[in-house]
Amino acid sequence: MAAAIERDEMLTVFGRCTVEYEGRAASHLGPGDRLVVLKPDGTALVHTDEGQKPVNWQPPGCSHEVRLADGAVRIESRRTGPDEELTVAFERIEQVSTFDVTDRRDLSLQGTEEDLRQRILETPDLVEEGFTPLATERETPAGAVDVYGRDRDGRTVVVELKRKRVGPDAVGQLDRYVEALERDLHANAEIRGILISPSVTERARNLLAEKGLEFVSVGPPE
Amino acid sequence: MAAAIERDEMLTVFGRCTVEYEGRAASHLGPGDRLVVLKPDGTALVHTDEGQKPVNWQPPGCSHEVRLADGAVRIESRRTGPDEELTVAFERIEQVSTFDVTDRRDLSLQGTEEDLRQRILETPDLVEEGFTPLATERETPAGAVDVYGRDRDGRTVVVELKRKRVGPDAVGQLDRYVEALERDLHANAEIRGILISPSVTERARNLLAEKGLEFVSVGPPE
DNA sequence: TTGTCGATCTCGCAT
DNA sequence: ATGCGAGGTCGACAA
Repeated sequence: MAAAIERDEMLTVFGRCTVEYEGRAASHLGPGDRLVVLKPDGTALVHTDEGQKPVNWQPPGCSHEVRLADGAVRIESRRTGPDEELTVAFERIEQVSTFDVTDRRDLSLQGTEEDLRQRILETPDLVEEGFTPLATERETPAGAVDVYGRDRDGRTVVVELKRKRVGPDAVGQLDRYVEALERDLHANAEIRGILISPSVTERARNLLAEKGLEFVSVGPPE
Repeated sequence: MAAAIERDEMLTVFGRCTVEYEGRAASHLGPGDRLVVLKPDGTALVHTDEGQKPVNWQPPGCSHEVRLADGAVRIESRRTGPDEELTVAFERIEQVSTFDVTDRRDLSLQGTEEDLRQRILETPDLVEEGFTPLATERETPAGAVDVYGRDRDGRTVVVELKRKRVGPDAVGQLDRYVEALERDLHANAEIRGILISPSVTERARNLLAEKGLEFVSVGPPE
């Protein structure tokens, strides 16, 4: 096992173990059968038989160590900044495998917020007739605005994009940008804020109304 | 492999494969060496040599199918509501392992927001001298308030808790609760909003000032 | 390093 | 099923 880590191989260990973690938080996990994966980039994963997320883990950049104490295997994975330590103590090991892996990680993904932005820029009328995009990621004191532009009457428009149905948080985000711009441009001219997503929840709709913001239903292409 | 899935065992497959996904979004991943994990609860994970998150996945509740097409193994994992499908097509398999797993998933975790709440309830003076908690998770039209109480002068106080340093989003959250309560109680009496976390970012601090909200630095115990 | 925000977020809980 | 918020969120990108 230690040799496999040394060789920068991927290592999987299955067996009965306990897990301790201390770092940004702290946790204890009693004995059980789990799959442990150590990656050459310093990632550690502890998976139970349920759930998509590991029950315990360590992020990339950690250094893994395998020790033998009282005839039992312990895996210790550490990092600094923030200081964190994960310890997996096996009482029984069913299987160990190692793989020599190199992967060109060329995932192509569609249906993202970026795709929605492209769609809006190609067809600005989806926002409303006469809308003219002027910039994306335009900086404000409150953060970057997804799409910044003008309506047919020359009024400034702030557009916030979300790829899926949104709740109150997205409205808060849009509101921050609008308020920051009103402050920044100290323009008395009203700035319009438009939320674009497939749909909104009831609370989000109410919040939009309270804040005087607008909603247009558009989703990512396809 | 199919038999292992039938028996509700955990299955790991390592080999060279391509991956297609279509559902909430859609993705394509070219050939490469990956570790595929199929869990008895219907979770599928595709891990490369890097990163803590799987490059592709399927959530719990999916049904896995293993097919042989042109002498090549294909794993298909489907679910409905939303409809999603993940396909892993192997061109070479290095190793297959199965495990019979049952795990009582009894993780104990410290350092959470809940721990911070307990700390505040035990020592309300950490908020400020004379603060009296009246309720947790108090409902408002904008959602549940973490801690709801009164200050020494009898003014209503809304407390929002965060276990770590926070940004603008947490301020927006607190502001929504305060505004909802002011509306709900249609009280002319001002309602105080206090954000409690170890620290805040600059923008968050500015937002707090703009909204007339307050900040107190407290973190989870230890 | 820190800040900010998207994510096929996941997960748990309540309605 | 949907809504809402926490998370050791992770990951990417910018300052």
